[in-house]
Amino acid sequence: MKFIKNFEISIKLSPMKRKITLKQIARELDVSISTVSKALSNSKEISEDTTKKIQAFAKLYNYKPNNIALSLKNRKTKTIGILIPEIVHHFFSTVIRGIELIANRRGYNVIVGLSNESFTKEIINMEMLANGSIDGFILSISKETLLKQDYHHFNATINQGMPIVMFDRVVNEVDCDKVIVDDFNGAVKAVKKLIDNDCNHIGLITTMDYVSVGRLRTQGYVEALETSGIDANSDLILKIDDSLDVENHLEILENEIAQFFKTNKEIDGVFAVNELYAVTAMKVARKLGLSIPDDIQVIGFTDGVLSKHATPSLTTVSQHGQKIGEQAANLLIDRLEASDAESDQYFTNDERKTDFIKVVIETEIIERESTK
Amino acid sequence: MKFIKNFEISIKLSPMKRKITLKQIARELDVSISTVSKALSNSKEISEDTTKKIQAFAKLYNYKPNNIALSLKNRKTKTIGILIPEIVHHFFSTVIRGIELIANRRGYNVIVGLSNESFTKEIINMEMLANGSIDGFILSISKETLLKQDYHHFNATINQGMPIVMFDRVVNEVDCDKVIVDDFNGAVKAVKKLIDNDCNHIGLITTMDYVSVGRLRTQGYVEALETSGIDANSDLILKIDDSLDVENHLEILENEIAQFFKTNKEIDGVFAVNELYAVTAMKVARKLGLSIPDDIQVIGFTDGVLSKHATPSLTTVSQHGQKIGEQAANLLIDRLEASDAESDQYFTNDERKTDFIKVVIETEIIERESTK
DNA sequence: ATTCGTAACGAAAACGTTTTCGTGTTAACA
DNA sequence: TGTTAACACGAAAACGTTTTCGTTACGAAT
Repeated sequence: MKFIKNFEISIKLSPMKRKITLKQIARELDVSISTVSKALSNSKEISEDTTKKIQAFAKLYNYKPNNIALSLKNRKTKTIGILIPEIVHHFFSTVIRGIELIANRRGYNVIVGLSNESFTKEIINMEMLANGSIDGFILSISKETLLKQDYHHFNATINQGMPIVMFDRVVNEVDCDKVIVDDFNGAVKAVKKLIDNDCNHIGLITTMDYVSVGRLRTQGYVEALETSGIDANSDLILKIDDSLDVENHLEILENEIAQFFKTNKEIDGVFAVNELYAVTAMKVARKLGLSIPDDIQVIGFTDGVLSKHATPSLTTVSQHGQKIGEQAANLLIDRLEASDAESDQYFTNDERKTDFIKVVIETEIIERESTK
Repeated sequence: MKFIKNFEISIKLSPMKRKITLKQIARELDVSISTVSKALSNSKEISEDTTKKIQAFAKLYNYKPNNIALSLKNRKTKTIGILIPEIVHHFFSTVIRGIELIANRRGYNVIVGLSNESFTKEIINMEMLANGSIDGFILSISKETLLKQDYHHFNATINQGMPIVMFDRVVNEVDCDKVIVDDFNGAVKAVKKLIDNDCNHIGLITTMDYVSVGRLRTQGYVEALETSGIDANSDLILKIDDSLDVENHLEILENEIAQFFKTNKEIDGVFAVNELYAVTAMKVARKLGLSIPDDIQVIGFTDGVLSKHATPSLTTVSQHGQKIGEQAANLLIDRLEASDAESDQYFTNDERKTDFIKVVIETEIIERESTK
C-alpha cells in the first residue's frame, strides 16, 4: 500500500496515528471521496467489490467521521447546552445526571456552563455557546438575573431560533418550555403533615422573595395553615438573606435561627425551604436543649445527602431532580427533532406563544426521623 | 437595503432573526466575503470607509462568527471533555467547578460525559467525543475499568494525538499528565492526629483494594501506626464491598460497622476513607451509646457537605477538589497550546514518555467537633 | 447501427470561516 | 509616456463531510 507523504512520515516517527479522513482513504484506494463516503454508508451506487475494499480499509484504520464537519454540514451539533447557577449542589447535579442520561440515550452530548449566580456570566456563557456550539439550551436562571428581572438574553437567543427549556427557576416573561417542581403543593403537603402531627406553632425558614421557588414554598406554607384554620403569624416566618452564600457564613445562619427559636418558644414544628436550613435548625434546636422530633418536628425541602445522613435523618420534600432533568432533555430534543422534520411549519406559526409546555413534577414526602 | 430572498421572507413572517453569516453581509453590502472577513478583523488591507460600513452593519445584525466553522478551519474546538464516573458527588462536582473556572477564563468550554462507573459507557463516551468534538480529555477512571485493568481506550486516544489529563483515580499504565491527591500522606496525617489525641486502638473503615485511592489511604493508615510503634491489627480494619452502591444499601453499611464496633470494643478512634463511612460510623457509635469525641474520635476523608453539617461536625482530610480541577485544566490547556505552537516538536520526540507531569495536591486536615 | 437503460463512479457544491495569492486601478516617479 | 508601487479588493483553497447531478462504458433492445 502506498501512502501520502505526511502520513507516512508521521507513522515512521512515532506510533501516533492521526485520525484518518475520507480524503486520505480515497487517495490510498485511488477512488474519489464521494465513492468512499457512499461505500461507507452502504450506498448501492457502489459495487460490492469496491464497497468491501473500502470498508475493510476504513475499519483497519479505524475511520470515524469527523463530528465537526458533520455539524457544519448538517447545521446541527447534536449537543445541548446546560447553563446552571452552581454545580456543587445536590439538586443541580442530579438534574444534570438526568439530562445526560436522556441526552446520551438519544445521541446528544451535553456541554455545561456555570453562571455562578451572576447575571454577566450567564450572558457571556450564553453568547459563547449560542454561536453554533449547541442546538438548544436547558437552563435555570441565576439569582442576580432574577433580581434584575432582565431577561432579554433569553428572548434574544430564542429569537435566533435556538430553543430553550427552563427548569426550577423559571419566569413568565420568557416564552419557552418549562419544567418545574410543584413547590407550592410540596410546601402545602409538608406543612399539612406537621399539622396532622399535632404541631400547633409551625415556623417557616425561607429565603427572600425574589427567588421564585422560595416565594412559592412560602405561599404553600401560608395556604396550608389557612385551610386548617390557623392564621399565619409573621413572627413565625424567618427570612434569610442569602445574597451572600450561606455555606461560608454558617454562624450567621445559626445565630439567626437561634434567635428565632428563642423569641418564639412556642414553636413545635419547622418547615424549611431547603435542606441546609432544616439541618441547621435541627442542630440549633438541639443546642438549645430541644429534642427532635419530640419537642420540635422538622421538614425540609430538597432531598439530598444531608437529609439522608443527618442525625436524626430529615423528613423532606423530594423534588426528583433526575426526573426534572430527564423531562427537560426530552422536551428539548423533541423540539429540536420536530423542528428539523418540517423546518418552517413550527416557526412560521404566529400563535406559537401558546405552544409551549410547562411540565410540573410532583413532589413526594420522604418520611424519616425528624417527624413523628 | 436589499435582502436576499430567504432572509427577507423569514424576517417578514416572524421576528426571528437567524444568525447572519459573512456571506449574507457580503451580499447586502456588495462586497466579497473576504473583504467582510478582513474588515471585521480590522485588516489594513481594507479601506477605512469600507471597514466602518461593514462593521456597522455587522454590529447592527449582531454578527458573531460561527464556532463550528472556526473549529473546522482551525482543527481545534476550544472545548475540553470531562469524563467522570458520577456527577452527584461532592468531590467530582467540585472538580468540575475548578475545571470550568479555568477553562472559561482561558476561552474553553467543557463538555461532560458520565461513565457511571461502567467500562463500556466510558469507552462509548470517549469515542463519541474523540471524533473532533473536543481538543483533550480530563478524566477519572471508572471502578469497572480499574477492576478490569483494561486501559487500551486511553492509550488509543492518546495515540491519536489527543492529550489526556487524569485526576484522582489514575493508573501507571497510561502515559499522560496526572493530578492526584496525596492520599497516602493525607491518611498518615489523619491517623497521626488520632494517635496524638491519645487514641490507642484506631480502627480503619476502608474500601476494597482495587480502588487505588482506598488502597493508598489504607497504606497511610498502616504507615502512621508503624512509625508510632504500634502494629497494625487486621481485626481493626473493616473493608466495605462497595461494588454495589452503598447509598442505597445504608443498612448493610450500618450493620457492618455496628458489628465492627461490637467485636472491637477497645476502639477509641476511627479513620474512614470517605465521608459517608465516617458519618455513618458516628451515627452507629452513638446508637451504641458511645459519645463522640469522648469515647471515640473520628476523622474522615473528603471534605463535603456531610462533614460540615453533621452533628457533631466531622474532622476531615480535605482534598481541595477545586484545586485539582484547576490544575488539571491548566495542565491540559498548556499542553494544547504548546502543541499548536510548534506542532511536531512535541510529538516527534521519542522520549516523550518522560515528559509527563504528575501534580500532587497536598491534603489538609480540617478540625471540627469529632476530634478532641 | 442507433437508441436506451443501467451500473459504477467522479465532480462539485454546500456548510461558514480565514488566509494566501492574485488583479485591477490609481498615483507617483523617472 | 512608460514603469512601478501602493492600495483596495476579489477568487479560491482549505478544513471534512454528504449529496446531487453528471458522465462514462457497456450490454440490450429496437
